[in-house]
Amino acid sequence: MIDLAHFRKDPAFFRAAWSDRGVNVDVDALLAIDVQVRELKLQGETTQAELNGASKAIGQAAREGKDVAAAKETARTLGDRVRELDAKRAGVEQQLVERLAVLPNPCLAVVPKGKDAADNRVVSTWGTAPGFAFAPKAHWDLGPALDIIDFDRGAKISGSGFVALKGMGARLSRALVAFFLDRHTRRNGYTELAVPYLVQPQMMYGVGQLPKFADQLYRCPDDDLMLIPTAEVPVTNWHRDEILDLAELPKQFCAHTPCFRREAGAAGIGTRGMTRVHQFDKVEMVWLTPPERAESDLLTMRGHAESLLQELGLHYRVLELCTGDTGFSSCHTFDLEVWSAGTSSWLEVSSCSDFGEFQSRRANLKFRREKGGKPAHLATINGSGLALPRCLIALIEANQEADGSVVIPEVLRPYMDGLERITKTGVGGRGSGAG
RNA sequence: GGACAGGUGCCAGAGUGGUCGAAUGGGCACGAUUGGAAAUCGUGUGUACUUGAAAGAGUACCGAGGGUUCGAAUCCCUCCCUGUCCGCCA
Repeated sequence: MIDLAHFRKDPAFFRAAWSDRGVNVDVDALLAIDVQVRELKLQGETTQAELNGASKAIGQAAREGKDVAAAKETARTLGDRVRELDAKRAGVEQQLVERLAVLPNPCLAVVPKGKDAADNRVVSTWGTAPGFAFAPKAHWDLGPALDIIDFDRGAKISGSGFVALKGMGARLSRALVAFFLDRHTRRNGYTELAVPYLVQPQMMYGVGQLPKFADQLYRCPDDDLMLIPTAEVPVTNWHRDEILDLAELPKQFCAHTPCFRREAGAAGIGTRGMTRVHQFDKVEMVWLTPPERAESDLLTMRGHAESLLQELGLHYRVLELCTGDTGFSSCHTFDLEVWSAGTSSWLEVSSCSDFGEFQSRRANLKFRREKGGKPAHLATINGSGLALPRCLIALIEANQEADGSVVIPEVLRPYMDGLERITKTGVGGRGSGAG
Protein backbone atom coordinates (compact mmCIF):
# COMPACT_ATOMS: atom_id res chain seq x y z
CA MET A 1 0.00 0.00 0.00
CA ILE A 2 1.28 3.40 -0.90
CA ASP A 3 1.43 6.25 1.58
CA LEU A 4 -1.87 8.08 1.03
CA ALA A 5 -0.67 11.27 2.67
CA HIS A 6 2.37 11.29 0.40
CA PHE A 7 0.15 10.63 -2.59
CA ARG A 8 -2.05 13.65 -1.80
CA LYS A 9 0.97 15.89 -1.41
CA ASP A 10 2.86 14.76 -4.47
CA PRO A 11 0.66 12.97 -7.00
CA ALA A 12 3.12 13.81 -9.78
CA PHE A 13 5.74 11.59 -8.16
CA PHE A 14 3.39 8.63 -8.20
CA ARG A 15 2.18 9.34 -11.69
CA ALA A 16 5.78 9.18 -12.94
CA ALA A 17 6.69 6.16 -10.83
CA TRP A 18 3.73 4.12 -12.05
CA SER A 19 4.41 5.15 -15.59
CA ASP A 20 8.01 3.92 -15.22
CA ARG A 21 6.58 0.59 -14.15
CA GLY A 22 4.37 0.46 -17.18
CA VAL A 23 1.19 0.76 -15.12
CA ASN A 24 -1.56 3.05 -16.29
CA VAL A 25 -3.24 4.79 -13.36
CA ASP A 26 -5.98 7.40 -13.37
CA VAL A 27 -4.38 9.56 -10.71
CA ASP A 28 -6.96 12.34 -10.93
CA ALA A 29 -9.83 9.93 -10.38
CA LEU A 30 -8.05 8.54 -7.33
CA LEU A 31 -7.54 11.99 -5.88
CA ALA A 32 -11.18 12.87 -6.48
CA ILE A 33 -12.40 9.74 -4.72
CA ASP A 34 -10.09 10.44 -1.83
CA VAL A 35 -11.50 13.94 -1.42
CA GLN A 36 -15.01 12.55 -1.55
CA VAL A 37 -14.26 10.01 1.15
CA ARG A 38 -12.89 12.65 3.46
CA GLU A 39 -15.82 14.98 2.90
CA LEU A 40 -18.30 12.25 3.70
CA LYS A 41 -16.26 11.19 6.69
CA LEU A 42 -16.23 14.71 8.08
CA GLN A 43 -19.97 15.10 7.60
CA GLY A 44 -20.68 11.72 9.15
CA GLU A 45 -18.48 12.34 12.17
CA THR A 46 -19.89 15.80 12.75
CA THR A 47 -23.40 14.40 12.71
CA GLN A 48 -22.32 11.57 14.99
CA ALA A 49 -20.91 14.12 17.42
CA GLU A 50 -24.27 15.89 17.39
CA LEU A 51 -26.06 12.63 18.05
CA ASN A 52 -23.69 11.76 20.88
CA GLY A 53 -24.41 15.11 22.47
CA ALA A 54 -28.16 14.62 22.08
CA SER A 55 -28.00 11.14 23.62
CA LYS A 56 -26.09 12.45 26.57
CA ALA A 57 -28.70 15.15 27.10
CA ILE A 58 -31.48 12.57 26.96
CA GLY A 59 -29.80 10.52 29.66
CA GLN A 60 -29.43 13.58 31.80
CA ALA A 61 -33.04 14.66 31.32
CA ALA A 62 -34.38 11.18 31.93
CA ARG A 63 -32.59 11.00 35.27
CA GLU A 64 -34.20 14.27 36.22
CA GLY A 65 -37.58 12.82 35.37
CA LYS A 66 -38.27 15.09 32.43
CA ASP A 67 -40.16 14.03 29.33
CA VAL A 68 -37.72 12.96 26.63
CA ALA A 69 -40.06 11.71 23.89
CA ALA A 70 -39.49 14.70 21.62
CA ALA A 71 -35.74 14.62 22.13
CA LYS A 72 -35.68 10.95 21.25
CA GLU A 73 -37.49 11.68 18.05
CA THR A 74 -34.88 14.24 16.92
CA ALA A 75 -32.10 11.91 17.96
CA ARG A 76 -33.62 9.17 15.88
CA THR A 77 -33.57 11.45 12.86
CA LEU A 78 -29.92 12.22 13.52
CA GLY A 79 -29.22 8.52 13.77
CA ASP A 80 -30.80 7.91 10.39
CA ARG A 81 -28.69 10.65 8.92
CA VAL A 82 -25.52 9.16 10.41
CA ARG A 83 -26.29 5.74 8.99
CA GLU A 84 -27.03 7.26 5.61
CA LEU A 85 -23.76 9.20 5.47
CA ASP A 86 -21.83 6.26 6.80
CA ALA A 87 -23.15 3.88 4.17
CA LYS A 88 -22.34 6.37 1.47
CA ARG A 89 -18.83 6.87 2.82
CA ALA A 90 -18.23 3.14 3.13
CA GLY A 91 -19.20 2.64 -0.49
CA VAL A 92 -16.87 5.30 -1.81
CA GLU A 93 -14.09 4.30 0.54
CA GLN A 94 -14.26 0.72 -0.63
CA GLN A 95 -13.77 1.91 -4.18
CA LEU A 96 -10.69 3.80 -3.07
CA VAL A 97 -9.27 0.87 -1.14
CA GLU A 98 -9.88 -1.52 -4.00
CA ARG A 99 -8.12 0.73 -6.43
CA LEU A 100 -5.18 1.38 -4.12
CA ALA A 101 -4.76 -2.29 -3.27
CA VAL A 102 -3.69 -3.16 -6.82
CA LEU A 103 -1.24 -0.29 -7.29
CA PRO A 104 2.43 -1.27 -7.14
CA ASN A 105 5.14 0.22 -4.97
CA PRO A 106 6.99 3.07 -6.72
CA CYS A 107 10.58 2.08 -7.49
CA LEU A 108 13.48 3.90 -5.88
CA ALA A 109 15.32 6.47 -7.97
CA VAL A 110 18.37 4.19 -8.28
CA VAL A 111 16.38 1.53 -10.11
CA PRO A 112 17.20 1.48 -13.82
CA LYS A 113 14.30 2.53 -16.01
CA GLY A 114 13.16 -0.12 -18.42
CA LYS A 115 10.30 -2.04 -19.91
CA ASP A 116 10.96 -5.71 -19.21
CA ALA A 117 13.55 -8.33 -18.33
CA ALA A 118 15.67 -7.32 -21.32
CA ASP A 119 16.37 -3.99 -19.61
CA ASN A 120 17.66 -5.47 -16.37
CA ARG A 121 21.21 -4.47 -15.49
CA VAL A 122 23.90 -7.06 -14.93
CA VAL A 123 25.62 -5.90 -11.76
CA SER A 124 28.27 -8.58 -11.46
CA THR A 125 29.20 -12.09 -12.44
CA TRP A 126 30.97 -14.57 -10.18
CA GLY A 127 33.05 -17.51 -11.31
CA THR A 128 33.07 -19.03 -14.76
CA ALA A 129 30.89 -21.50 -16.53
CA PRO A 130 32.27 -25.02 -16.06
CA GLY A 131 33.84 -26.56 -19.17
CA PHE A 132 33.34 -30.18 -20.14
CA ALA A 133 35.28 -32.63 -22.28
CA PHE A 134 31.95 -34.23 -23.12
CA ALA A 135 28.43 -33.04 -23.84
CA PRO A 136 26.95 -32.16 -20.43
CA LYS A 137 23.46 -33.45 -19.76
CA ALA A 138 20.51 -31.47 -18.53
CA HIS A 139 19.12 -32.39 -15.13
CA TRP A 140 16.06 -34.00 -16.67
CA ASP A 141 18.38 -36.61 -18.15
CA LEU A 142 20.92 -36.75 -15.35
CA GLY A 143 18.41 -37.02 -12.50
CA PRO A 144 16.36 -39.96 -13.79
CA ALA A 145 19.55 -41.73 -14.97
CA LEU A 146 20.91 -41.56 -11.42
CA ASP A 147 17.48 -42.44 -10.06
CA ILE A 148 17.48 -39.36 -7.84
CA ILE A 149 14.77 -37.33 -9.62
CA ASP A 150 11.48 -38.96 -10.59
CA PHE A 151 9.36 -36.83 -12.87
CA ASP A 152 6.96 -39.60 -13.83
CA ARG A 153 6.02 -40.51 -10.33
CA GLY A 154 5.64 -36.90 -9.30
CA ALA A 155 3.19 -36.45 -12.14
CA LYS A 156 1.46 -39.75 -11.41
CA ILE A 157 0.81 -38.73 -7.83
CA SER A 158 -0.14 -35.08 -8.23
CA GLY A 159 -0.23 -34.23 -11.92
CA SER A 160 2.01 -32.25 -14.20
CA GLY A 161 4.36 -29.79 -12.56
CA PHE A 162 4.97 -31.94 -9.51
CA VAL A 163 8.36 -33.57 -9.09
CA ALA A 164 9.60 -36.22 -6.70
CA LEU A 165 13.10 -36.81 -5.41
CA LYS A 166 14.48 -40.15 -4.39
CA GLY A 167 17.43 -41.54 -2.52
CA MET A 168 20.43 -39.27 -2.76
CA GLY A 169 18.35 -36.69 -4.60
CA ALA A 170 16.10 -36.30 -1.61
CA ARG A 171 19.15 -36.41 0.60
CA LEU A 172 20.95 -33.74 -1.40
CA SER A 173 17.91 -31.53 -1.20
CA ARG A 174 17.83 -31.94 2.58
CA ALA A 175 21.57 -31.28 2.74
CA LEU A 176 21.17 -28.00 0.89
CA VAL A 177 18.40 -26.88 3.23
CA ALA A 178 20.45 -27.77 6.29
CA PHE A 179 23.54 -26.08 4.88
CA PHE A 180 21.65 -22.89 4.09
CA LEU A 181 19.95 -22.71 7.47
CA ASP A 182 23.17 -23.41 9.34
CA ARG A 183 24.99 -20.63 7.52
CA HIS A 184 22.19 -18.15 8.20
CA THR A 185 21.76 -18.99 11.84
CA ARG A 186 25.37 -19.62 12.82
CA ARG A 187 27.21 -17.15 10.70
CA ASN A 188 24.84 -14.35 9.72
CA GLY A 189 22.72 -13.79 12.80
CA TYR A 190 19.35 -15.06 11.59
CA THR A 191 16.72 -16.54 13.84
CA GLU A 192 15.18 -19.63 12.34
CA LEU A 193 11.40 -19.90 12.24
CA ALA A 194 9.22 -22.88 11.49
CA VAL A 195 5.89 -21.54 10.33
CA PRO A 196 2.47 -22.67 9.10
CA TYR A 197 2.19 -23.36 5.38
CA LEU A 198 -1.51 -22.60 5.29
CA VAL A 199 -2.34 -19.00 6.07
CA GLN A 200 -5.32 -16.70 6.27
CA PRO A 201 -6.04 -14.44 3.30
CA GLN A 202 -5.08 -11.28 5.23
CA MET A 203 -1.50 -12.55 5.43
CA MET A 204 -1.45 -12.78 1.64
CA TYR A 205 -2.80 -9.28 1.42
CA GLY A 206 -0.16 -8.10 3.89
CA VAL A 207 2.75 -8.94 1.61
CA GLY A 208 0.94 -7.97 -1.60
CA GLN A 209 0.07 -11.42 -2.96
CA LEU A 210 -3.60 -10.50 -2.70
CA PRO A 211 -5.73 -9.23 -4.22
CA LYS A 212 -3.77 -9.06 -7.46
CA PHE A 213 -2.23 -12.50 -7.70
CA ALA A 214 -5.05 -14.64 -6.38
CA ASP A 215 -4.94 -16.86 -9.45
CA GLN A 216 -1.41 -18.00 -8.56
CA LEU A 217 -2.38 -19.32 -5.13
CA TYR A 218 -3.68 -22.69 -4.02
CA ARG A 219 -6.58 -22.37 -1.65
CA CYS A 220 -8.69 -24.40 0.74
CA PRO A 221 -12.04 -22.63 0.51
CA ASP A 222 -13.75 -24.76 3.15
CA ASP A 223 -11.34 -23.40 5.71
CA ASP A 224 -10.61 -20.01 4.16
CA LEU A 225 -6.89 -20.79 4.08
CA MET A 226 -4.29 -20.60 1.35
CA LEU A 227 -1.04 -22.42 0.72
CA ILE A 228 1.98 -20.16 0.90
CA PRO A 229 3.84 -19.42 -2.33
CA THR A 230 6.88 -18.47 -0.23
CA ALA A 231 7.88 -18.34 3.44
CA GLU A 232 7.85 -14.57 3.04
CA VAL A 233 4.12 -14.68 3.73
CA PRO A 234 4.04 -16.15 7.24
CA VAL A 235 7.43 -14.74 8.24
CA THR A 236 6.77 -11.14 7.22
CA ASN A 237 3.48 -11.32 9.10
CA TRP A 238 5.20 -12.69 12.23
CA HIS A 239 5.12 -9.29 13.98
CA ARG A 240 1.85 -8.12 12.44
CA ASP A 241 -0.14 -5.72 14.64
CA GLU A 242 2.79 -5.20 16.97
CA ILE A 243 4.94 -2.19 17.78
CA LEU A 244 8.62 -3.13 18.06
CA ASP A 245 11.36 -1.19 19.82
CA LEU A 246 14.21 0.29 17.83
CA ALA A 247 16.65 -1.59 20.06
CA GLU A 248 15.42 -4.98 18.82
CA LEU A 249 15.89 -4.09 15.16
CA PRO A 250 16.78 -5.26 12.70
CA LYS A 251 14.93 -8.54 13.00
CA GLN A 252 16.56 -11.17 10.82
CA PHE A 253 14.53 -14.28 10.23
CA CYS A 254 15.10 -17.30 8.06
CA ALA A 255 12.75 -20.17 7.41
CA HIS A 256 12.62 -23.28 5.30
CA THR A 257 9.25 -24.10 3.80
CA PRO A 258 7.79 -25.73 0.78
CA CYS A 259 6.33 -23.19 -1.64
CA PHE A 260 3.17 -23.76 -3.60
CA ARG A 261 2.48 -21.97 -6.85
CA ARG A 262 -0.23 -22.62 -9.39
CA GLU A 263 1.87 -21.07 -12.17
CA ALA A 264 -1.34 -20.41 -14.07
CA GLY A 265 -0.59 -19.43 -17.62
CA ALA A 266 3.05 -20.50 -17.43
CA ALA A 267 2.59 -23.97 -18.86
CA GLY A 268 4.83 -24.81 -21.77
CA ILE A 269 7.29 -21.97 -21.41
CA GLY A 270 10.62 -23.07 -20.02
CA THR A 271 8.88 -25.62 -17.88
CA ARG A 272 10.79 -28.71 -18.87
CA GLY A 273 12.35 -30.55 -15.97
CA MET A 274 12.01 -28.97 -12.58
CA THR A 275 12.89 -25.35 -13.25
CA ARG A 276 9.27 -24.36 -12.76
CA VAL A 277 7.15 -26.55 -10.53
CA HIS A 278 4.02 -26.26 -8.43
CA GLN A 279 5.78 -27.22 -5.22
CA PHE A 280 9.36 -26.62 -4.24
CA ASP A 281 11.49 -26.07 -1.17
CA LYS A 282 13.07 -22.77 -0.35
CA VAL A 283 14.92 -21.09 2.47
CA GLU A 284 13.84 -17.51 2.83
CA MET A 285 15.49 -14.58 4.60
CA VAL A 286 13.33 -11.75 5.94
CA TRP A 287 14.44 -8.55 7.61
CA LEU A 288 12.38 -6.03 9.53
CA THR A 289 14.42 -2.88 9.76
CA PRO A 290 14.15 0.91 10.08
CA PRO A 291 13.44 2.46 6.65
CA GLU A 292 16.68 4.44 6.60
CA ARG A 293 18.66 1.19 6.84
CA ALA A 294 16.71 -0.72 4.25
CA GLU A 295 18.95 -0.22 1.25
CA SER A 296 22.20 -1.08 3.03
CA ASP A 297 20.56 -4.06 4.71
CA LEU A 298 19.38 -5.21 1.30
CA LEU A 299 23.00 -5.34 0.15
CA THR A 300 24.01 -7.21 3.28
CA MET A 301 21.29 -9.76 2.73
CA ARG A 302 22.17 -10.15 -0.92
CA GLY A 303 25.72 -10.84 0.22
CA HIS A 304 24.43 -13.64 2.42
CA ALA A 305 22.66 -15.23 -0.51
CA GLU A 306 25.69 -14.82 -2.77
CA SER A 307 28.05 -16.39 -0.25
CA LEU A 308 26.02 -19.60 -0.38
CA LEU A 309 26.47 -19.89 -4.13
CA GLN A 310 30.16 -19.12 -3.77
CA GLU A 311 30.63 -21.83 -1.17
CA LEU A 312 28.88 -24.25 -3.47
CA GLY A 313 31.21 -23.12 -6.24
CA LEU A 314 28.38 -22.24 -8.58
CA HIS A 315 28.81 -19.72 -11.37
CA TYR A 316 26.21 -16.95 -11.02
CA ARG A 317 25.41 -13.38 -11.89
CA VAL A 318 23.60 -10.57 -10.13
CA LEU A 319 20.90 -8.59 -11.88
CA GLU A 320 19.39 -5.32 -10.80
CA LEU A 321 15.84 -5.41 -12.06
CA CYS A 322 14.56 -2.48 -14.08
CA THR A 323 11.39 -0.58 -13.21
CA GLY A 324 9.31 -2.61 -15.63
CA ASP A 325 10.44 -5.98 -14.23
CA THR A 326 10.44 -5.20 -10.51
CA GLY A 327 7.83 -7.10 -8.51
CA PHE A 328 4.57 -5.54 -7.36
CA SER A 329 5.47 -4.89 -3.71
CA SER A 330 9.16 -4.18 -4.23
CA CYS A 331 10.86 -0.84 -4.72
CA HIS A 332 14.29 -2.30 -5.52
CA THR A 333 15.19 -5.86 -6.46
CA PHE A 334 18.33 -7.86 -7.20
CA ASP A 335 18.03 -11.30 -8.74
CA LEU A 336 20.69 -13.97 -8.41
CA GLU A 337 20.88 -16.25 -11.41
CA VAL A 338 22.88 -19.43 -11.38
CA TRP A 339 24.34 -21.04 -14.47
CA SER A 340 22.64 -24.16 -15.72
CA ALA A 341 25.45 -26.03 -17.45
CA GLY A 342 23.11 -28.61 -18.91
CA THR A 343 20.85 -26.14 -20.65
CA SER A 344 23.27 -23.24 -21.07
CA SER A 345 20.93 -20.77 -19.44
CA TRP A 346 20.60 -18.70 -16.30
CA LEU A 347 18.22 -19.82 -13.57
CA GLU A 348 16.86 -17.43 -10.97
CA VAL A 349 17.64 -18.88 -7.54
CA SER A 350 17.14 -15.78 -5.42
CA SER A 351 15.28 -12.54 -5.58
CA CYS A 352 16.36 -10.00 -2.96
CA SER A 353 13.97 -7.11 -2.55
CA ASP A 354 13.56 -3.95 -0.56
CA PHE A 355 9.86 -3.28 -0.02
CA GLY A 356 10.27 -0.06 1.88
CA GLU A 357 7.16 0.51 3.98
CA PHE A 358 4.82 -0.90 1.35
CA GLN A 359 4.24 -4.24 3.08
CA SER A 360 4.36 -2.70 6.55
CA ARG A 361 1.38 -0.52 5.76
CA ARG A 362 -0.53 -3.55 4.58
CA ALA A 363 0.55 -5.85 7.39
CA ASN A 364 0.65 -3.20 10.11
CA LEU A 365 4.30 -3.62 11.09
CA LYS A 366 5.53 -0.81 13.30
CA PHE A 367 8.32 0.29 15.55
CA ARG A 368 9.07 3.11 17.95
CA ARG A 369 12.24 5.12 17.65
CA GLU A 370 12.16 6.05 21.34
CA LYS A 371 10.06 5.38 24.39
CA GLY A 372 6.81 7.29 24.14
CA GLY A 373 7.54 8.24 20.53
CA LYS A 374 5.09 7.88 17.70
CA PRO A 375 4.92 4.46 16.04
CA ALA A 376 6.37 4.40 12.52
CA HIS A 377 6.23 1.79 9.80
CA LEU A 378 9.12 -0.60 9.39
CA ALA A 379 10.85 -1.43 6.17
CA THR A 380 10.74 -5.05 5.07
CA ILE A 381 13.37 -6.81 3.01
CA ASN A 382 13.43 -10.38 1.88
CA GLY A 383 15.33 -12.71 -0.35
CA SER A 384 15.66 -16.37 -1.13
CA GLY A 385 18.59 -17.97 0.49
CA LEU A 386 18.14 -20.05 -1.62
CA ALA A 387 15.51 -21.74 -3.79
CA LEU A 388 16.10 -25.47 -3.84
CA PRO A 389 15.19 -27.15 -7.08
CA ARG A 390 17.14 -24.74 -9.22
CA CYS A 391 20.18 -24.91 -6.94
CA LEU A 392 19.95 -28.65 -7.16
CA ILE A 393 19.69 -28.45 -10.94
CA ALA A 394 22.72 -26.18 -11.24
CA LEU A 395 24.66 -28.29 -8.80
CA ILE A 396 24.23 -31.64 -10.48
CA GLU A 397 24.64 -30.19 -13.95
CA ALA A 398 27.82 -28.32 -13.07
CA ASN A 399 29.34 -31.22 -11.15
CA GLN A 400 28.53 -34.03 -13.54
CA GLU A 401 31.24 -36.24 -14.92
CA ALA A 402 31.57 -38.19 -18.15
CA ASP A 403 30.23 -41.37 -16.53
CA GLY A 404 27.07 -39.61 -15.40
CA SER A 405 28.03 -39.40 -11.74
CA VAL A 406 27.84 -36.17 -9.77
CA VAL A 407 30.51 -34.85 -7.43
CA ILE A 408 29.20 -33.39 -4.18
CA PRO A 409 30.70 -30.04 -3.13
CA GLU A 410 32.90 -30.16 -0.03
CA VAL A 411 30.60 -27.97 2.04
CA LEU A 412 27.71 -30.40 1.61
CA ARG A 413 29.59 -33.59 2.43
CA PRO A 414 29.17 -33.24 6.20
CA TYR A 415 25.42 -33.32 5.54
CA MET A 416 25.72 -36.42 3.34
CA ASP A 417 27.62 -38.72 5.68
CA GLY A 418 30.83 -37.76 3.92
CA LEU A 419 29.58 -38.92 0.53
CA GLU A 420 31.75 -37.50 -2.26
CA ARG A 421 29.90 -38.61 -5.32
CA ILE A 422 26.47 -39.75 -6.39
CA THR A 423 26.59 -42.68 -8.76
CA LYS A 424 24.11 -44.99 -10.31
CA THR A 425 25.94 -48.09 -9.16
CA GLY A 426 25.54 -49.73 -5.84
CA VAL A 427 22.53 -50.30 -3.66
CA GLY A 428 22.71 -49.24 -0.05
CA GLY A 429 25.69 -47.95 1.87
CA ARG A 430 27.95 -45.03 1.02
CA GLY A 431 27.78 -43.86 -2.55
CA SER A 432 24.44 -45.45 -3.13
CA GLY A 433 22.02 -43.84 -5.48
CA ALA A 434 19.11 -45.34 -3.62
CA GLY A 435 20.28 -44.30 -0.19
C1' G B 1 -15.90 -33.42 17.20
C1' G B 2 -18.87 -32.83 22.30
C1' A B 3 -19.46 -30.22 27.19
C1' C B 4 -18.29 -26.32 30.30
C1' A B 5 -15.39 -21.64 31.36
C1' G B 6 -13.26 -17.40 29.44
C1' G B 7 -11.49 -13.30 25.80
C1' U B 8 -11.26 -5.62 28.73
C1' G B 9 -5.37 -0.95 28.22
C1' C B 10 2.11 -3.06 28.68
C1' C B 11 0.41 -6.93 32.61
C1' A B 12 -3.17 -8.36 36.42
C1' G B 13 -8.09 -7.23 37.12
C1' A B 14 -13.04 -4.35 38.07
C1' G B 15 -17.07 -2.91 35.39
C1' U B 16 -24.30 -6.03 33.47
C1' G B 17 -27.64 0.11 29.44
C1' G B 18 -26.03 6.80 30.03
C1' U B 19 -21.72 10.51 34.34
C1' C B 20 -16.73 4.46 30.84
C1' G B 21 -11.28 5.27 26.68
C1' A B 22 -12.73 2.60 30.80
C1' A B 23 -11.89 1.90 38.53
C1' U B 24 -7.90 -0.28 41.23
C1' G B 25 -3.12 -2.62 41.57
C1' G B 26 1.49 -3.68 39.18
C1' G B 27 4.96 -2.24 35.49
C1' C B 28 7.21 1.71 32.86
C1' A B 29 8.71 7.16 32.24
C1' C B 30 9.66 11.81 34.44
C1' G B 31 10.05 14.67 38.97
C1' A B 32 10.66 15.13 44.49
C1' U B 33 13.38 12.86 48.47
C1' U B 34 18.83 10.51 49.10
C1' G B 35 25.92 10.88 49.49
C1' G B 36 23.98 6.88 46.18
C1' A B 37 20.19 3.23 46.12
C1' A B 38 15.79 0.90 48.17
C1' A B 39 11.37 2.49 50.19
C1' U B 40 8.03 6.60 49.91
C1' C B 41 5.35 10.67 47.55
C1' G B 42 3.74 13.39 43.05
C1' U B 43 2.79 13.55 37.76
C1' G B 44 2.22 10.99 33.44
C1' U B 45 1.54 6.50 30.56
C1' G B 46 -3.04 3.37 23.96
C1' U B 47 -3.91 3.13 18.65
C1' A B 48 -6.01 4.78 14.10
C1' C B 49 -8.45 8.21 11.17
C1' U B 50 -10.63 13.23 10.15
C1' U B 51 -9.91 18.43 10.91
C1' G B 52 -6.38 22.42 12.09
C1' A B 53 -0.33 26.38 10.56
C1' A B 54 -0.30 25.03 15.64
C1' A B 55 -2.51 24.55 20.33
C1' G B 56 -6.45 21.86 20.04
C1' A B 57 -11.13 19.60 18.47
C1' G B 58 -13.96 15.42 16.60
C1' U B 59 -14.84 10.12 15.49
C1' A B 60 -13.86 4.99 16.16
C1' C B 61 -11.80 0.91 18.89
C1' C B 62 -13.16 -3.38 25.65
C1' G B 63 -11.70 -10.96 20.43
C1' A B 64 -14.30 -10.17 15.04
C1' G B 65 -18.73 -9.06 12.40
C1' G B 66 -23.94 -7.98 12.52
C1' G B 67 -28.47 -6.43 15.42
C1' U B 68 -31.68 -3.90 19.32
C1' U B 69 -31.66 1.28 21.48
C1' C B 70 -31.88 8.29 21.57
C1' G B 71 -27.52 5.82 23.89
C1' A B 72 -23.86 -0.73 24.16
C1' A B 73 -17.61 -2.99 27.19
C1' U B 74 -22.54 -4.02 29.30
C1' C B 75 -28.55 -6.87 25.92
C1' C B 76 -29.39 -10.33 21.31
C1' C B 77 -27.33 -13.26 16.96
C1' U B 78 -23.21 -15.41 14.13
C1' C B 79 -18.19 -16.49 13.96
C1' C B 80 -12.99 -16.78 15.79
C1' C B 81 -9.49 -17.73 19.59
C1' U B 82 -7.79 -19.53 24.54
C1' G B 83 -8.32 -22.82 28.88
C1' U B 84 -10.29 -27.39 31.19
C1' C B 85 -12.58 -32.19 30.73
C1' C B 86 -14.29 -36.12 27.29
C1' G B 87 -13.80 -38.46 22.46
C1' C B 88 -10.51 -39.21 18.28
C1' C B 89 -5.62 -39.15 16.45
C1' A B 90 0.29 -38.39 13.73
